[in-house]
Amino acid sequence: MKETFNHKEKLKSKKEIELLFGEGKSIAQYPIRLIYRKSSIQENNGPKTAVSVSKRNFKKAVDRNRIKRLLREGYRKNKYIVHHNTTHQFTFMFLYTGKEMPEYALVASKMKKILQKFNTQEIKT
RNA sequence: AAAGCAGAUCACCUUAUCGCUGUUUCGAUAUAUCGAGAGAGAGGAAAGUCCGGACACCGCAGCACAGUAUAGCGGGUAACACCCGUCCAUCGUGAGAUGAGGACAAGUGCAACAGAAAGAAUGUACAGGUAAGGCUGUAGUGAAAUCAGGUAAACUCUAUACGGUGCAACGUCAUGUAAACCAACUUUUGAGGGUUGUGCGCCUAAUGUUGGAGGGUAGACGGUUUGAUUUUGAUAGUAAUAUCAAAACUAGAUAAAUGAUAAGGAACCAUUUUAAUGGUUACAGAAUCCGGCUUAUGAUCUGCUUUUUUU
Repeated sequence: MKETFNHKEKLKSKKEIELLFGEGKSIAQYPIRLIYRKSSIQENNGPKTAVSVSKRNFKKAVDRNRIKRLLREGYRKNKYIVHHNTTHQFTFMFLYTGKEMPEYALVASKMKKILQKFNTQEIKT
């Protein structure tokens, strides 16, 4: 499959995000935390995804931008792990909970682990 | 060579692979998407939000007061607290830097130490003088002792400018209906209510009927990037800048694009075997748009000053 990450796969609706924070489940794999939820909307486009970095841990906009880009890149490269699961529409939110500027290699490996963890949990239930 | 002063320029580069956001061309179709190609995609400060505008809406912003800001002189500008020129003052050996540079001949306030006395009155020594007396001169204290004294980062006065709120402004469309909103008519009252800091002034309310259409859902689109624009040249001017001509189109996101990986090169630093190895490549990320200011920050270049050495 293609390693794209265009606007269809991005989570943009404010309503959906509020629901996600309200009733979503979470998987932690320091320094990344995934919050996910079964969406009410059915589009068959794979999970809708957003990323976020706390302003408290990173004051500079440059740093936050960089981490968000790394998270997006990590997801883009590894999304094949979860993308085949089309029985439900999911919404994802990746949070960066660390306090240090990460390397891409670390983000990529943790992203892989977290997605595999998600797979095993959701396939069981 | 060292130390310093002023100004200008750049903001690591190239290639490949995989991606992101607009634009545009072609082809498909379910008319909104998909596929392919082309081309574009952060800054000098995008930052702080401190000034000044454009633009939009509001009770059409009128007058008075209050309030705020500015302050040699002349010029520039859409405008400014900005910029240019110039005088003066202060600092520096100097290149230069700084400006809290309007008025104390309107009024009020304030003035350490010293001094009899600091704006209110008088007093010591010596000399002169008178009917008498600090009446006059000198000495003495101090930056200043009656001199149109000093002080306005003291009130104040003078001149000039300023209505308020900010693109989450505001407009259109879709969905859709309860109070509230708008228009017309009706009845009652001239009190009450509303109004940007205050007053004058200005606006009008309540009931019922009919018609229109709001709020909310941060829905979609517009506003939104062609502009006090950029580059080059000419002319005017000491300069800031202005005028004219030619060419160019140069980000437009919205939980927010501008990225990741690899290879090679460049600069700097450290180590040492002088050729490699390792590390580093600042400050920092557009959000309606411009002109400034302030702050953060890596280099490179140019001109100038002082000192020392050599000739």
